[in-house]
Amino acid sequence: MNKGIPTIKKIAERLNVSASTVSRALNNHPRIGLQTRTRVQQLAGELNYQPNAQAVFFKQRKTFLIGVVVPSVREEFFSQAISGIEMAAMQHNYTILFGQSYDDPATEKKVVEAMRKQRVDGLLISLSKHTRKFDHLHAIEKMSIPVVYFDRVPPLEKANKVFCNLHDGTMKMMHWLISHGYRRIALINGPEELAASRERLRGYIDGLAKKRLKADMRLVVKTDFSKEQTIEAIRNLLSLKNRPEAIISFNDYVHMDVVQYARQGGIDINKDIVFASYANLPITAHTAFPPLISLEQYPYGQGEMAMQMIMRVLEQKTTTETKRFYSEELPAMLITHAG
Amino acid sequence: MNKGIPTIKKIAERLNVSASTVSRALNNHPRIGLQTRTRVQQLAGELNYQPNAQAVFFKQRKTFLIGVVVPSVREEFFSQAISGIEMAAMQHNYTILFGQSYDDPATEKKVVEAMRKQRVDGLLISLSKHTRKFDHLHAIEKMSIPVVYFDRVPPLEKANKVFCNLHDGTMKMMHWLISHGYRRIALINGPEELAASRERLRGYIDGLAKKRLKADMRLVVKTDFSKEQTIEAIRNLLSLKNRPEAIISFNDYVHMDVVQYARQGGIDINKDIVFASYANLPITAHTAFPPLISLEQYPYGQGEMAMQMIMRVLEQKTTTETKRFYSEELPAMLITHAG
DNA sequence: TTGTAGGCGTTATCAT
DNA sequence: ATGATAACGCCTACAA
Repeated sequence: MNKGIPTIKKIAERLNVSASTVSRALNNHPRIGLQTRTRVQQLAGELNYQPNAQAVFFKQRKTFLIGVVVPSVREEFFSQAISGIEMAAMQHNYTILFGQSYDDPATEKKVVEAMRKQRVDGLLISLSKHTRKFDHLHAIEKMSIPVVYFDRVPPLEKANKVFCNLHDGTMKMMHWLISHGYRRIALINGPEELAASRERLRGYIDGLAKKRLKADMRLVVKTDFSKEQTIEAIRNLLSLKNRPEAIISFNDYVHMDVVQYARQGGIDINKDIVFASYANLPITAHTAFPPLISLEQYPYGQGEMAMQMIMRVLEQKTTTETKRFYSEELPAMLITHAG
Repeated sequence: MNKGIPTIKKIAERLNVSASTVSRALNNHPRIGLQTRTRVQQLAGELNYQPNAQAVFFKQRKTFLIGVVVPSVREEFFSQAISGIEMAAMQHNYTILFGQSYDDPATEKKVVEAMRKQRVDGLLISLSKHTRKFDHLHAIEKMSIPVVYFDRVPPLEKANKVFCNLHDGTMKMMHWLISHGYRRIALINGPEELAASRERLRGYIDGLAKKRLKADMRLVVKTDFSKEQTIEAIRNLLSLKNRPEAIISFNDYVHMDVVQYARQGGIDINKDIVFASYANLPITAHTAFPPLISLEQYPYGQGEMAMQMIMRVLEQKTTTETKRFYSEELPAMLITHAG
């Protein structure tokens, strides 16, 4: 009992031709009679025939699936990135297999394994904030499934990546702050596992150094993005004898928690202390206390680029077998909402 | 050249047993020697073997894929719903095939066709705001692929649905507003295609009627959720000779645009006019002017339930062939942020 | 306990 | 221009 799902065979039967003829007709193969072609295509249309992707896979070794793994779509950055990915994917007739790591390495591994089982043609991933081991990703690459990392990229040389230049971006941020008279600048950084955290710190220190200022490491604190740790971080900063004049948050979500706490402490946001952040998410336009300056991170663009990059990798694979790796670094753009 | 991807055959070869033996060993079939089983499982582990889901499909007629289509993940409502779906899916070993309609019926159709081609085991969908025709959804059901609608459900009797009781919810909202002394209550409603819009309107009118008040239809305006139309709607309301005392927005995103405009017009939010909304999204806690009251819509819960519902449908299908439809209506819960 | 064979839907190859 | 056949990876009834 086949539930009447139309297949090439069924069409062939009804038309008294062979399955291969139907296949050729549907694929607009040159060697097929015009009349047969039309007859087949018409019936296929009537039956609402859709080729079975699983069966096609056997012949073509292609699923037309791209796996996408992000920490959490609830972050506007990633939901925008996904739109960029999806748009580009559609243009290439790819569909998206979706999974979230919830910033947990074990879940990330589980999700990646599922994608491997589904034999995705490629994988786009933004790493969880605590991913240190990459076995799951090596395993998928060993299956000749290419991986492109975006935004949260690994500290690996041999990897395809799309990311923002956060070192230069942070330097620009520091430049702006210092030249506007702020000296005691604090940084609420993220977990050390993230390259993005290390880049921010480098930019912070280099930014100070460029102006011949020395970093006061009491002004550099950390959060794992949980509200608790973020509040602990800002609490520490505000309780310093010598309070910071400016505070840079790791991203807009950290920033929101930070200013909420600061408000409760009676701080006049962007007056008593100025606040800076990363990502420049649209939602900040509606928030109570947007950061005064923010570094654009092009979520849509990164997603689009990642997808295009993997398409390039997939094409290349058919021709040469010597692997080369792509890397795309987006320029730093500072957004100021200052008067 | 098979790129060394491990298959049952390869394992069988290396172990000098037959493919079926390997299959049985991996599936913990009872009729298999303990020693053979361990040998097979160990080698499979070493090779990091993952069964090919496409091949499994042929035998089991199951892809273990669930299609999920939403208007846009950029709305926090849908990104939360997806997390609920994904969590429940993982528990059942399903993976998510993801697509956005961007609130465009043509795109929705295209995405649904792609899912059909991939032979998803089931489809979860929240309709685009302008979907009137359901051919694409009937087509997928004809393939015995069950569909569960959530939140944005169609006006069809014979359909599986998960949704909120917005009629009662709106009545509760009206009750609260009226009993707090507000009489001239405006409603910024959504497109008529959405059942959710019609339910809101019914609740609005019934809510007034219950207090023996008559609806003034000049207070009921519409938006398609674009910023332009929303601003036009609020502009109209504010320019009425007899300005509303309370304004209900279709959802939190409409609300944000509404209060932004109202602020520019010098309105003191929730003082001069009180604002109400639907969804109660977490992000509103960080916004400049959250609604005074909001109706919870359980995004995570709806997603979870939709997934569980489709699991129930899938199980049922194997036993009886008489279709029955499930419907789950979540109770209305009003959230007040009033003192 | 293990092996053999057939089939799922499609397409490439070879034959007609 | 069309048909027959084999093959892809896995599972299972049947055979040994």
